[in-house]
Amino acid sequence: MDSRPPPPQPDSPTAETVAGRLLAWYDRHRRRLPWRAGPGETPDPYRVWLSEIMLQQTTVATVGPYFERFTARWPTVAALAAAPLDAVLAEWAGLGYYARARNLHACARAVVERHGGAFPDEEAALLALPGVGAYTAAAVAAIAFDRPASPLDGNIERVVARLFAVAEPLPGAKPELRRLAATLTPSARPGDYAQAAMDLGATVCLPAKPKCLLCPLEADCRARALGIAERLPAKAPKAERPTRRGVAFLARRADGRVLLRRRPDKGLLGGMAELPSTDWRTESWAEAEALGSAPLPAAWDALPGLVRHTFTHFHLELGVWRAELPAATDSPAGARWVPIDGLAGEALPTVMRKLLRHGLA
DNA sequence: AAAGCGTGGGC
DNA sequence: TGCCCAAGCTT
Repeated sequence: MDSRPPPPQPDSPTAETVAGRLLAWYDRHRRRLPWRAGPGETPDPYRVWLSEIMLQQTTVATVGPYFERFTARWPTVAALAAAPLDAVLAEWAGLGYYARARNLHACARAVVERHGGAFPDEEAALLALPGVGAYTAAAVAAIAFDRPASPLDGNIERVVARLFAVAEPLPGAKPELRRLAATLTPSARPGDYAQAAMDLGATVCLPAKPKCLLCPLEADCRARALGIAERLPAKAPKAERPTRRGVAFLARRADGRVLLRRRPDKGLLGGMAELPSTDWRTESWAEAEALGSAPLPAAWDALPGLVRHTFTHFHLELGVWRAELPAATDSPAGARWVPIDGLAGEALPTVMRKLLRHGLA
């Protein structure tokens, strides 16, 4: 038993001190982001919601151009609701997690149908919308409507875990972090407070190398006092990623078109365009076996090299087989011939663009 | 309730 | 290079 007195530690942070320091910091360091209202401006709930959906598991830098294109093309939720789903998917292509785009479209239509085109200002009503979970409902309520909601995203999880030195690993610690985060949320300026907490996590309370010397909460932070800030929050170990393999078929017609299909609406890359391919499985494919998955009979030519791509839960290695077909070739059921110079406007996810680049080079 | 679901950048 | 990470949601 160690009888030495424990090192000095800050008292448990209080809502008043933390919120006050964070808001004062935010007033000096507020970032100008395309979806963020300036000081004194009224936020547009549509833009707040759109940005929050895009920012799910996605960096600010990646979202920027997508947000600009979406709001230029669809300036209001009613405009987005009136768009065909495939146009939304094509505009979303490359951003990933495509269920977000399908839910985005469904949500826009729900806001028009259930709420007359105006986003609800209550967390519970927001939570009932497609693609809106606990985080997004709280974030929109706070940021768009200045309601005293307490969003908990990865940034705030990290800030709170360090502030209170919560050692339990995620995701198990989440209920406790949510409880602690709620105790900090002020009744004054809750929207600015939420953005301040997220900005702090994004720019100061960084995962690997927190800039504690720049942090307005350094004096309140128990993990800092204990010298363990860099190691919090703890996380459960991740499952390993298996490798799956397949063969993709690039059918090129003499009139400069290639054959694309639409993927099923649910599951991986749901609703997006694809090159026809074999299944993606652990075992590699013998040539004769892969040929059975070709979309049409042709003189298929195996191109050198492989296209590699990594998804959230598996690595993928695809061979590319190419065939040249006469301009009069009909498209097989469920597929269509798309002009090569029109591919930019298609709902092609990144892995499919890699295949096309490989096969058309 | 654990697993499925994308992508690009940083180290 | 391989792993980690990013303003999570759905089933």
